[in-house]
Amino acid sequence: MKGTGTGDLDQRKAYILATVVYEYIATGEPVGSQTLTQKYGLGISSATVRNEMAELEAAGYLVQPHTSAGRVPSDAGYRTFVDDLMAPEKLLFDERRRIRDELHDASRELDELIDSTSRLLGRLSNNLAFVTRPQPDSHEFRHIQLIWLTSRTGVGIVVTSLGVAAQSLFELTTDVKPDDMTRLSNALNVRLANHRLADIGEDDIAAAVAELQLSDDLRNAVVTALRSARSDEAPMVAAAGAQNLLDQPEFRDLRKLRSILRIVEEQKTLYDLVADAMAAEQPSVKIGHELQHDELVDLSVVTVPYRFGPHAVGMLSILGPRRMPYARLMALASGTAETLSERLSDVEIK
Amino acid sequence: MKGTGTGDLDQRKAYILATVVYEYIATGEPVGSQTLTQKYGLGISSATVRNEMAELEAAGYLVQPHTSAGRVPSDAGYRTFVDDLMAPEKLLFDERRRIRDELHDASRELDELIDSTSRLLGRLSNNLAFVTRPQPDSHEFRHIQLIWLTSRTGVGIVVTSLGVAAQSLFELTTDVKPDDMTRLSNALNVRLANHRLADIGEDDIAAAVAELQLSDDLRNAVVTALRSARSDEAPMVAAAGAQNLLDQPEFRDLRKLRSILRIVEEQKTLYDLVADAMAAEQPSVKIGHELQHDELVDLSVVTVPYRFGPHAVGMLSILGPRRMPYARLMALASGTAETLSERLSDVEIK
DNA sequence: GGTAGCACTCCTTGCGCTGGAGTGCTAGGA
DNA sequence: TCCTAGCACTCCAGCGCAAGGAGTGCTACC
Repeated sequence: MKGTGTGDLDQRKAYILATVVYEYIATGEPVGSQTLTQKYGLGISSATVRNEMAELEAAGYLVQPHTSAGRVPSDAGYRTFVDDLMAPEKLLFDERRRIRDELHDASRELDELIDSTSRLLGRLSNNLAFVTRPQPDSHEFRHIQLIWLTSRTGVGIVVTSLGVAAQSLFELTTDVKPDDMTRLSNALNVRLANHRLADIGEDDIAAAVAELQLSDDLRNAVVTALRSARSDEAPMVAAAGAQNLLDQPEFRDLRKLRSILRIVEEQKTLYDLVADAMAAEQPSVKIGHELQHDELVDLSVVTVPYRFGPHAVGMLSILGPRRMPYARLMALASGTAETLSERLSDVEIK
Repeated sequence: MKGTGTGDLDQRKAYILATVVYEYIATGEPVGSQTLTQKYGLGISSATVRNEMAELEAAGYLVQPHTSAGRVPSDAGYRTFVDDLMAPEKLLFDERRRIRDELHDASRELDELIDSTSRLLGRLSNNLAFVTRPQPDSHEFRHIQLIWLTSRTGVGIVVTSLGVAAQSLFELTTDVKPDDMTRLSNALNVRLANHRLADIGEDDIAAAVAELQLSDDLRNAVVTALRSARSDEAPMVAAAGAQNLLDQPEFRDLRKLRSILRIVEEQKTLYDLVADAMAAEQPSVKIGHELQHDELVDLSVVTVPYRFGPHAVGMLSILGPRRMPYARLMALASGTAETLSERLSDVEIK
């Protein structure tokens, strides 16, 4: 995409488009030719601007809500603005430090840390922020422990590189001694050391169980524990700041808000919005229709990956009105993602 | 409270009040004297009803939005209605079965089960539902396991009567052998068996550590594990269905909605709304000002406890417009609470 | 004590008007 | 050829006003 947008725009048109988007983002009012010449020193008359704007509209970058109104950017207009026209922003030193401080005060427990991050970003961005949780699939195996409760029940605990991923209660049909569980746990710990969770096969487990001559029951317990560690049932996404959206004029229509609240509760849809950015491990901006969701046509999402070691393990996103300060929000998301990534190293179990 | 409300109301006034509340809940429009005589066979003229309504207003049960409008119940009117006038409802057999089915399909893991319950109740009630999580303080100790990761790090797992309450990573300043952790775990398991978490003192732990001649480091690890088990950092409340509130005409004013969304995100405030009902272990209805929250004056909350064994361990609540179908929502909440209580026995670790 | 009748109040809705912001077009100038 | 000044036109937002209607309180009567 990058760079393709301005091909058919001369410098003046590009500047006018950028100014219209900028002004519209700032005020929320359709931008007229006079505003443009008066507020920004263009050195040309409003009539000229009008001609240019008419052409920009014909080319699909601007839209007129009604005949006697100013112009408003179209999806394409925003897209060009984001890709080619806007100046990237940087966070102030103070802001950067505040993010750092807040996240360093947050819990070292992964889930809590993600929750805090989403709340922080919601507050800073004044929009709806959401953060996908690292999928345990990509974590490394560290330790498994079968805990004996009674001769026929126990709990399986799996510790991964990012903390305790799951616990699962199991019931057996034959009696088992505490020692059996310990021996099996030890054997598995050796055998599975440093595997990625996704790479652990059932045959690894079966082999360990067979070697120690233990029951299939126990094997199933281990398989279940590992499976539940991989497909953690916890919500996939932490979201915060929905109430910020209420300030935006685009929500005078309550139905829009309703669908958004529903989407936030239905974690899946929220996750899907950023799934491809996640796959690409790249920052991404999606504007209006690009979200492929009828209910979200006048919203946009800014997404930035955060890393654990060399890999992107999750995304940090801001959902807000299409008329959002893109550069600012990208800076915020990036800064927060960076700090979160650092923090994850602290969380890591080595 | 019960029974005090109708002292100063003769039967006819009581019936008129009940009808006004009923009709207002159904339609959302202020109720006039004609509506009352026409829709409900009162056997008296509208003029008489007007006189009665004027007296009910003077007595504080009704309110007139403006001179030429019908009447609307005041907080006191709703209170009397709820305490003395309304007919309790029961769930249909089918509804009861549906609740049972849905909760039986839900996860056996405590947090998940509470989440599912709040979503179910939100959906059924068409309002905002929230469910407080059992506070681990009241759970019984079942098992502790210190898991050796390296000679100076480990994870402490505490299993309680309602599942795995917490895990906490610890770091030691002196080297420890896996066997030390096992021996300490075993000693603690014997010593703490069946204690309530709240009853476990640091001296119990110190004694076990001393007996085995282990380091203070390890003692601290255990203390931390138990403390984090008790004050679980997980959100206190699961909430669902906020979007349902948007349908209510009382939310044409967006500021109200804003504060509610904020309150839902700030779990604490939500919890405080039902804290006293929780302490009393009794169902409760709070109407308007009774919520002691300026932003919630035209809302009400219906709350019902759910049990684990003999004790109420949490509350199941519905937050909606003051103009809510109280009897219906109480029936829904009670039915759901009952089923949830049953399910908790399944979750229990014996 | 209950009721019919009536004047009165006040909200809601719809309508037309006006002011203003912004446009597109045309004609003239650099 | 490109830019600009001028102008007629469009359309929305806001306002005031009138009509309609629901509901009341009061009075007089049964």
